[in-house]
Amino acid sequence: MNKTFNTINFLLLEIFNDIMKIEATALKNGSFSDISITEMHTIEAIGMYTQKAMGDIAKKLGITVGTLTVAINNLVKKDYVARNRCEADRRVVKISLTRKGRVLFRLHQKFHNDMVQEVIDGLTPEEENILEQALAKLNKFLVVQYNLGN
Amino acid sequence: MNKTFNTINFLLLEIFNDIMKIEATALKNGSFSDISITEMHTIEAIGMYTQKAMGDIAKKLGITVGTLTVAINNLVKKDYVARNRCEADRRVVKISLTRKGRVLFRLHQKFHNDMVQEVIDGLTPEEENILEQALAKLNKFLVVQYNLGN
DNA sequence: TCAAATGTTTTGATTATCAAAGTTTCTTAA
DNA sequence: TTAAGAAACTTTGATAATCAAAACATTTGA
Repeated sequence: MNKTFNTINFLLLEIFNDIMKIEATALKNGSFSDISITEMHTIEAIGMYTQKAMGDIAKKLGITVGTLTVAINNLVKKDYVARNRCEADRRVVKISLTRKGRVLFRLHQKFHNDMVQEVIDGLTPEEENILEQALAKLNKFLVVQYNLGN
Repeated sequence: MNKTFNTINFLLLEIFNDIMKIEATALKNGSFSDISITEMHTIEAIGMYTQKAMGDIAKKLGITVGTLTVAINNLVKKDYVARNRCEADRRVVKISLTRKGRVLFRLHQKFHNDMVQEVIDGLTPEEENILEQALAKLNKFLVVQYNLGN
């Protein structure tokens, strides 16, 4: 149980809590104050360019389709998201972002980008690479160990 | 906007979501299935050894004291947490973990430790160091940028 | 002593969530 | 070709987490 171990453990926890708080306040005080952090995650899962089926989004978010239906109802009402029946298979509902939804998506993406940029600034390209490798390993481990695949 | 940048951005997000899911399932399937992830965070904020005032815990968690009161009511009912009036200042309520609460606290701590240990095991000492540096930087950035100090 | 400040609880409303039941559409097997 | 079952989604009813505002209890300071 060495020092690095404890530090990494501690940092992960701190960062976790930080980001949660920041995202929540950023949204509450910004120009999109009608959007909760959960709704932001839904918008993130829908993505900019593709139309996605309800089931796919729910799986990605790790919630039931029923829960998602309610969430999408509200996002449609607030004009962030559009619902369209799929013509090829009419059971399927295709979800996409509206213009307003895409504006919000980009804004939130910028928040993420600024954060990452700040981390990377000051790393040498080599270190940058190593960080990427380390994170990839961490992610892979989590996915394999805990069956999170797709 | 280079490739490494995007990958790191993506990985951070994935890891974030992974850990959320893992914690939720770990609790649901473990021997403490009457505890939600939110309740676990509350127990974490109370901590093993000290008695804490409601206001302090609420601040640490970033929720209102009213919300916390409700949460503590339930945790007391389930015998994870004890409430005690402070004798020195009788407005203050001192919160602490019960024996059962401390068992859960340690169990959850072990879960965290195991996770981090697994991750570190797969890294070279060099990678380990870089990861630590990067996380420290990220944490510092968040705290400074968003006034999260205590 | 009493008004303001502090710490907490209560209340009423909203949002996120699930499980289970229901609807519509597609697929398959007799 | 059609009836049964499967798949994709929505609706419903229940519970948990949250907030803001009001209420309550205690302490502090003028």
